[in-house]
Amino acid sequence: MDSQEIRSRKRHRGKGRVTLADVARQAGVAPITVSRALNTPGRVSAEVKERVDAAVEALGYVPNLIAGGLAAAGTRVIPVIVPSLAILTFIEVIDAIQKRLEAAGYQMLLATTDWDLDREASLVDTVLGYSPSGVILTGLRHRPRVISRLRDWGRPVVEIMEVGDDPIDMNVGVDGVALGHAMASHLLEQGYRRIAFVGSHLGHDYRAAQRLEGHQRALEEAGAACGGVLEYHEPASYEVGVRALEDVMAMTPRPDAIHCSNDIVASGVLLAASRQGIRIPEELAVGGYLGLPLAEHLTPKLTTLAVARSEMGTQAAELLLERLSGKTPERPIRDLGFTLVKGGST
Amino acid sequence: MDSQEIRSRKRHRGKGRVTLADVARQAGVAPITVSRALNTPGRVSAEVKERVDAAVEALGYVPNLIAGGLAAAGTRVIPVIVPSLAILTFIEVIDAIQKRLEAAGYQMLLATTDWDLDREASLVDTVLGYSPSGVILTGLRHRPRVISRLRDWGRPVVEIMEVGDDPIDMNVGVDGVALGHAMASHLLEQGYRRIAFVGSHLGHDYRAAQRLEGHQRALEEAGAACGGVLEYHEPASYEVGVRALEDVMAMTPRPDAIHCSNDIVASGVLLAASRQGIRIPEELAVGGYLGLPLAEHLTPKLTTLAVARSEMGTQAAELLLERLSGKTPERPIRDLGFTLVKGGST
DNA sequence: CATCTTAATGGTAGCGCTACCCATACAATG
DNA sequence: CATTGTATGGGTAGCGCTACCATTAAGATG
Repeated sequence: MDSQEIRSRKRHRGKGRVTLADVARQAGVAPITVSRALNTPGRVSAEVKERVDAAVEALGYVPNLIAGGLAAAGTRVIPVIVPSLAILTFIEVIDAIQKRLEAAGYQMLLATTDWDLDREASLVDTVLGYSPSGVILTGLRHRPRVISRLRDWGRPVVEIMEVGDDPIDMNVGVDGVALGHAMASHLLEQGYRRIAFVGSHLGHDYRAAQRLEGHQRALEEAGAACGGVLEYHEPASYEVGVRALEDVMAMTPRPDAIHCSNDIVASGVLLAASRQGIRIPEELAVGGYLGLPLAEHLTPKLTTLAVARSEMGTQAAELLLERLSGKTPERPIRDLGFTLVKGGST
Repeated sequence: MDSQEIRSRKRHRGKGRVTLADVARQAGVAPITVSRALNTPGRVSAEVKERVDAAVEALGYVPNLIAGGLAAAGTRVIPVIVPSLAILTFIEVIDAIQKRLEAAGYQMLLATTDWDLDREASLVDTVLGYSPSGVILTGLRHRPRVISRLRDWGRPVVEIMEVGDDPIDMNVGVDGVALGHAMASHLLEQGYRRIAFVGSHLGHDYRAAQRLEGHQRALEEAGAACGGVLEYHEPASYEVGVRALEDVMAMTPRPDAIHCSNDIVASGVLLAASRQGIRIPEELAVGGYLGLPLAEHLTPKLTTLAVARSEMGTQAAELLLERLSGKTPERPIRDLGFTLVKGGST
C-alpha cells in the first residue's frame, strides 16, 4: 500500500510518461546510449541503434525536449519577433522562415511587439528564458538592453527586413531609404512633377518612414518641389487608400502622382479610382511597394518595387542554421535589393 | 588555479547566467522563496517581495522557463498547428490567438502541416515534447494516434475552424457544409439556375470540399441541375480565379453563376472580369467566402459569407486559458456561424 | 609484444527550477 | 491555557535529459 502510494505520488509529477530510461531498460542498454542512438546515431553500433529504435516504437516514446534543453542548455526553438501579423509582408517572411526551420527540425516561437520597442525588449527577455538556439528579430532599431544582451548571448541572431553595417550579429534585408529613392526617381523619370507621398502608421513603422526619407531625398536631388505628404495614423489598409485618393483629389494644386508607402494602400487607391472613373495614370499615377500578388491583377497593373520576401525569410533561416551547425557563413550581412515592376499605373 | 578551472568548466554548461539561487543569495532568502515571490506573490510578505524584486532588478535576472517547465511539468507554451500560413484565414485566426495568449503570458509555438495528416501526427508528437500547457489544432480530422494521445494527455486542446459534436476536447468553428449550402441557396434565391462550383486544392483542403458538399446538397434539394464543378489542384490564388473565369466562359452551356470556394479565387474572377469587360452579375454572378477586406473594395462588391475569424481565434484562446485557470468553460463546443454579406456580384 | 588509437558503451553529476513536506511564529478559538 | 489554525519561510528531492570523463575491447603501430 505504502509503496504504491509513493509511486502514485511520483506519477503526479511525471504523469507516467514513457522516459528515456524506460526505453533503455527495454533495449537493454544504458540511458546515455539511448540518448546517443537518437541524437548522434553515428556514435553507436548499428545493432544497438536498431534495438533502441524498436524499443522506442514499442513503448511509443516521445523525447522530452524540455529536459533535453535544460541539460544541453539549448532547446531547438527559434523565436521570431515581428511587429505585427496583420502585415502581409511579415507573413510571407515568417512562412518562409518556418518552412526552412521546420525542415531542419527546429520549431518557431512567434511573438509580436505591436511596433513597441519596449515590448520588444521584454519579449526578448522572455524568449531567452526558453533557452532558444537562436533568435530572429525585425529591424535594426532596438533598445540598448536588447542589443547588449543578445551580443553577450553568444548564439546566432538574425535581424531581418532592414540592412545596415552594424547588426547585432547577422542581417538580411533591404535598404528602406533606397527603396523610397528608387520609386520617387522612377516617378520623376516618367515626367511626373507634383508627387505626393501617402504614408500610414509612419510613427510606428519606421521602415515606412525610411521610404519617405528616400522619397524626399530624391525630390531634393532633382530639384523638384514636394508634392505633399499625407499621413494616416493607422495601419495600412485598402480603406486608407480610398481615403487617400479622396484627399489627394481635393488638394490644390492637385498632385499628378502619388507614392504610397505600400501596396495595400496603393491597391486601395487603384480600386477606388476604378470605381470613381478616375483615369490612371493620366489623371494620377500611383506607385507602391512589395510586389503583392494583387498588384498585377488590378487594372491598370500597379507599378511596384518588388522585394523578395520569401527569399528573405529563407536566407535568414539559413544563416541561422549554418551558424548552428558550426560553420561561419560568408556574407553575414545581406542586402537583397529590389526590382522595379513597371505596371500601367505610372 | 584548480578551483578556477572547475568553475570555468561549470560555466561552459551554465553559461554564467544569473540564476534564481543568485537572486536568493542577494536577497538573503532561500531559492524557493524567490520562486514564490515571482510566481505566487500572494504567498510571501510584502517586505520579502520587495527585497526579491530589488535583487532581480540589480542582477538582471531572467527566469529559465525551461528549468521551470521541467520541474513543474509544463511550460507556458501553446503550440498552434495549422495547415499553411499562405492562407489569409489562418493568419487572422493566428493573430487573434497570439494576441490573447501573449496577454495572458503564454507564448505561441507555430507549426504547419502542409495539409498532411501524417505530418500533423508527427508534429503533435514533437510539440508535446515541449510539455506545452495546451494545444490548438485545425479541423476535426486527425490520425487516430493524435486523437488518442491528446485525449489521454489531460491538458486543454482546442480544435478550430470546423465544428462537430465529438471533438478531442474543446472546439470553436463553423459548419463547412452549412456554409456551402447557404451560398448555393442564396444564388438559387437570386434566380440563378446554372451554378458552377470553383474549388482549389479540394484534395488537401477538406473544409473547402465540405462547402462543395453543401453546395451540391442545396442544388439537389432545389431540384436544380448541377452547373458543373471546376477543380484546380493548387492553392487558392487570384490567378486561379483568372483561369476559372476563362474556363467558365468557355463552357457550353455557360453557367450563369459561380460559387467560389473562397474569396481569393472569387476576387480573381471579379478582377479578371473587370479587365475583360464582362458584366457582373448580368453575365455571371460570383459568390465567395470569408469576408476578406478586399471583397468590399471590388466593383461590384463581392457577395460573400463572412466568418468571424478573429473571434474564432480569440474564443479558442479563451477556452484554453479558462481551462488552464482551473475553470470549466461553459459551451466547450462553439459554432460561430456566418453572415451573408450581399454585394453587387450576385 | 608493449603501446597507442579508435570505437562503443557506461557512470556520474548536474542543468535551474518547483512540488511536496516540514518548521516556526503568532493569532484565534474553546 | 492547551489546541487549532494561518501565515510565512525553508529543506529536500527530484523533473528527464545530456556533458563530461572513464572504461572496455578491438585493431593499428613500431
